[in-house]
Amino acid sequence: MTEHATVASFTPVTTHVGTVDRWSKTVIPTLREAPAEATTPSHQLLLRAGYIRQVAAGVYDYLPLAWRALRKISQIIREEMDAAGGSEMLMPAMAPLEIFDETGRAADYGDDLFQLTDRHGRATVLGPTHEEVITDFLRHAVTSYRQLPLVLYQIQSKFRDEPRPRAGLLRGREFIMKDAYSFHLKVEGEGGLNESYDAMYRAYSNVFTRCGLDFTAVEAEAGPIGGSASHEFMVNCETGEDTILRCPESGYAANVEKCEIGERAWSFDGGTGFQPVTLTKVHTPNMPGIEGVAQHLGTTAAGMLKTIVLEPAPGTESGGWTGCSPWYGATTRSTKASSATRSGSRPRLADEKRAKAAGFAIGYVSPLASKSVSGRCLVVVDPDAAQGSTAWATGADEADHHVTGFNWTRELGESLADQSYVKVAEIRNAVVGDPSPRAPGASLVAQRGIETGHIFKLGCKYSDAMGFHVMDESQKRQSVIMGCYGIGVSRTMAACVEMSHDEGGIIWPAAVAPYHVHIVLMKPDDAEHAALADRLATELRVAGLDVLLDDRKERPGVKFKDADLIGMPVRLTIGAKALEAGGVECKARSESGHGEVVPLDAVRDRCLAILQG
RNA sequence: CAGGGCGUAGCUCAGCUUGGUAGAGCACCUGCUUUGGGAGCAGGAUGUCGCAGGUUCGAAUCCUGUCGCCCUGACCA
Repeated sequence: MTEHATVASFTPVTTHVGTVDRWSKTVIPTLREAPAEATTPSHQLLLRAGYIRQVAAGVYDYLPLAWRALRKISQIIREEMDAAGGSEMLMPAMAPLEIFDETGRAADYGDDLFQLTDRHGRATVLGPTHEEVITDFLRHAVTSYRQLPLVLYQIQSKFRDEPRPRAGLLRGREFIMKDAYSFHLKVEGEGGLNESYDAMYRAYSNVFTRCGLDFTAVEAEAGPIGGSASHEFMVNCETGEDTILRCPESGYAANVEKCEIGERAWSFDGGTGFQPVTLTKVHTPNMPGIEGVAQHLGTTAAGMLKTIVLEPAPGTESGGWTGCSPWYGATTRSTKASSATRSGSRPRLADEKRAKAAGFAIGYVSPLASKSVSGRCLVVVDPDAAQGSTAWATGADEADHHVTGFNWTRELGESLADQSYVKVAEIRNAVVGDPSPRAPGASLVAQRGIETGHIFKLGCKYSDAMGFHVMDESQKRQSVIMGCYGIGVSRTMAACVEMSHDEGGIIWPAAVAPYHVHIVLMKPDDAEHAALADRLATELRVAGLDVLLDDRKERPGVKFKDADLIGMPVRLTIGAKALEAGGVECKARSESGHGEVVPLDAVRDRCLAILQG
C-alpha cells in the first residue's frame, strides 16, 4: 500500500511503478442481479460489477474501479493531446448565461442547457461545452497573431439536460468529456486550422486504438456546435444508437444525417405512352397513421408524397416557406434542404399555428399547397419523389382529405420548369441500399456505432460572435479561426464494456483496465499464502503493473464470479492446488477454464505476456 | 414532447382485481459446519408500501393529484 510521508518531500519519478490495492480496503459493491432499470450490456455490467451507481436520471457516481478506468483513459488522451501540441487547463463547470447569449447558443441549445440562478439572481449555466468560456478567456489574453496557433484542452464534467437520458453512461445528463480548442489565423499551411484538425484526427485515431476499440471515422453534421467540416469517431458496435452508412468500394463512411446519396434518375415526364390516372379526392377522416391512410387509398406509404413545411430560421431575411417532398417513410433533413435552397441558416419545421395561418392544411399538405399559400414558397422535391410515371397519392390541402392519381406534369404544368418554384434536390436521409456517392454501382451498407469522439472545423462562428480578433502581420484586425475537438471520456469507458464482455462480466482491454492483475487469494487466513500474495503483488507493482488483491474471507465461488464480473485482464489464483504443483494459477480473462499453473519465478513474465496480448 | 410501463427490505420481485396484523428469494448480522465457480443448518435484524390529499370503522390495495425512474419514438456533441 502507499506510504504517506508526514513531511514535505520530493522524489523525482524516474520509472513507472504500479499500485497494489486490497479488495477489503476499497468498495466494490457487486450485484448478483442487475437492477431492473438497466437494459444495455454496459449499463448492466457497470452497475453489477460495482463501477457506477445512479444518483438521478442520467447522473452517476463513479466508484473506485470506474474512476481508475477513467483515469487510464484520461491519461491516454493526455498523452495524445500533448503529443499533438495541446496544453491542458481547466475551466469551470459553470458560467454566466450572458456569454451563451452572445453566440446565440443559449437559444440553440434551448432546454438542453442546464440553467440555474444564483443568490444574486444571476442566470448561470452548467457548461454543455466550453467554446464560449475559452473564447471569452482568449479574447482578453490573446491580442497578437504571434501568440497563435494555440491548442488548449481540458477534461471536465459536462452538463446537458437531455430530453431522455438512457443506457447508463452512454447518454447521461452529466458526463466526462475531453474538449480541445484550437486557434488559428489561417486555414491552410503551417499553423493553420487544417494542420491542427489533421493532427487531432490522428490523435483521436491513436487514442481509440490504444483503448483497444474497433472504430470508424465518419463524415458528420456539425450540429449546434456549428462549423464546416466535421468527423465523428464511432466505435463499431451493434448496440450503438447511431447508424452510419459506408460504401464498401470506396471506404466512404458518414453519419446518416450527413451521408450523401449517389446519382438517382428522376423525371417529371411520364415518358411516351404514359397515361395518367384521374385525380380523385378521397375522404380520409380519423386516420392519423400513414399506413392506414395508404391502405385506405389502395397504395403503400412509399407510394405517397409527403410534404413537410419548413419555415426560415428567425431573423433571416430569405423569407418564405419551403415545402419538402420525399415519399412517406423517408426522413427529411432540414439541413439538406437548407443547402438545397442555399439559405444560409438552417430552416426548421414550421410552427403549426403559423403554418396554418399561412394557409397550409397541416397533415394534408400536397406539393400544390405552395400555389395557394400566402407568401413565397419553394417546393423541394427529392429525386425519388420526382417521378412522373408514378400515380402518387398525397394530401388534398384540405382537412381529412387526400387525393390519388397525383401527376406532376398535369398538376403543376409549366411551374415545374420554374427553378424558383420547384427544385429537385436530395432532401432525405440516406438509407441502406442507396447508391454510393463515391463509387458508381456500389450500394451503401449500414453499421451501428457509439459516437465517442467528434472533431469540428468551427471557423469564425464563435470568434465573430464574441469579438475575438487579433492583429495580423499587415496590421489588420482578423477574426481568429477555431476548431474544436471532443471525446466522451465516460462514454468511451462504457463503449469498451459494450464492445468487450461475455455472460460472466466485463473483459477489459489491458490499457484501460482499472487493474492489470487480479490476485485471488483462496485462503487469506493462511499466513504462508498471504505472504506469497504480497510478494507477488510487490513484484508485479515494481514491474509497473496495477494489482488488485482479493483478500476477502469469501468462498471461492464468490471470488471467481466477482473476478469474472469486474473483468481484469489477468487473474492469478493463489491456492493449495497450484502451490502443490509449485506455482500459482494464471488465467487471461478472455480465456475460459481454470488457466495454467505457472512457476513462481515466471509469474511476472507470464502476466506481462498476457497483457501484451 | 407523445405513447407505454414501474415505484413495497440493500437487490430481484409477490401481495393490489375482491380493503382487515407487511411477504419470499438473494444480500446483511450471530453461531456451527463447509472451503476451487455466487454453500448448508439454526437463529436474528431490516420497511414513511414514492409523496400528498380523499373515500372508509379500517388503505400497500379504491379515487384524485403530484414526484421519481425505465422503455419506444421525437430530439440530440
